[in-house]
Amino acid sequence: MSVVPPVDSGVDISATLLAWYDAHHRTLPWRAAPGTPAPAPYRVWLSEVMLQQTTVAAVKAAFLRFTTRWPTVADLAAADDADLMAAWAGLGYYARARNLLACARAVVADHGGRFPDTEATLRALPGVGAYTAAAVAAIAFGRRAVVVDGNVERVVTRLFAIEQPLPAARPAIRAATDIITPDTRAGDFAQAMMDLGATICTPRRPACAICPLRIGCAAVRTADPARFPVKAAKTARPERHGAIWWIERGDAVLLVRRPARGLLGGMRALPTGDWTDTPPDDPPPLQADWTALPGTVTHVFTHFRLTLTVFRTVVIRDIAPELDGVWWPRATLADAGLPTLFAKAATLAMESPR
DNA sequence: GACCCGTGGGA
DNA sequence: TTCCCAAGGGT
Repeated sequence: MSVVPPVDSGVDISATLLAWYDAHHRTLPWRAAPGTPAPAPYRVWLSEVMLQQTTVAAVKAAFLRFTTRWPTVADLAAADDADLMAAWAGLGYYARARNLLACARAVVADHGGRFPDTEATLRALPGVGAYTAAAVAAIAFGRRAVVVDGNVERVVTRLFAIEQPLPAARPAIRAATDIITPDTRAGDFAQAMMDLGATICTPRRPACAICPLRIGCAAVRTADPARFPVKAAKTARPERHGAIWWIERGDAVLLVRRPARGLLGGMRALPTGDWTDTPPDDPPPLQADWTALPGTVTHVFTHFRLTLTVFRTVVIRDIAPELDGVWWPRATLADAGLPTLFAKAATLAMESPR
């Protein structure tokens, strides 16, 4: 694939951007200042996985929490599965947490506890895709790698005024990024592109007037730079309904573990039935005097919207073993590591009058 | 390529 | 309220 820079301005894009980065880079817990030694590969990798589809603001606290509790990849590899999943609760995309653990254990078992230092070898690790492999190779190991994330897609489609819609435009975007990626400081260049995308070349109302790359940018010469990247039309989000079962016994509530794969896989949860396109009529998990609580719990996932009714009951008998659950003290439910959906349901259950 | 997979914040 | 968006990866 060949891509021709659209504006022959005589400006060296990477040199201009790196100079801007040296003066205006963001300070972040996982990042080293330009000109200082690179952070440990473990910290670069951990931050990159956390940042997948997740905001910088949300990752900051999680990164500090994880690195305090598990300072090295060996510490993380030795972590208890349930502890790690609970620590990840609230961050979403829980397959990342499962792969995080699998990756740490692979680094210890297959690489002597040291991260491999090439893009191809990194790419073979669980949870490490094209983006993360390139980012770690460039940022942690100083390799030249073509790093393309959502920020880079936006900056590059504007810089080159790429009209082709996503996702079909990805090969062209990658080729264009390759052209402007420098042979040295590729890690700083990648982070500079992300900082530019996060602070100036933003999705809406980009600050073109103060952009260091405006001289070489094709989109800024058009009526509406913000229309890049062009995206394919998306479909409507379907609606689903279901029931949640709140089962009390003494000072405790019954929690179960969700199946390892799939939605909210491997996480602690409240018992729930099927989620279907119409309100279900599921039988409760046990015969009891159930109360349907007033109100509902709504939660929006990537690809559907869920509305749940919470049913509450109190039992005397220990039914936890037969339901494959545990009795968790209600007073410490915040420590159970429940995904947000179940935390919402728990709040409704505990605040509903009896 | 299409689809699945969370969450919180901002416009 | 609704929609969009955020340092993607796996299947």
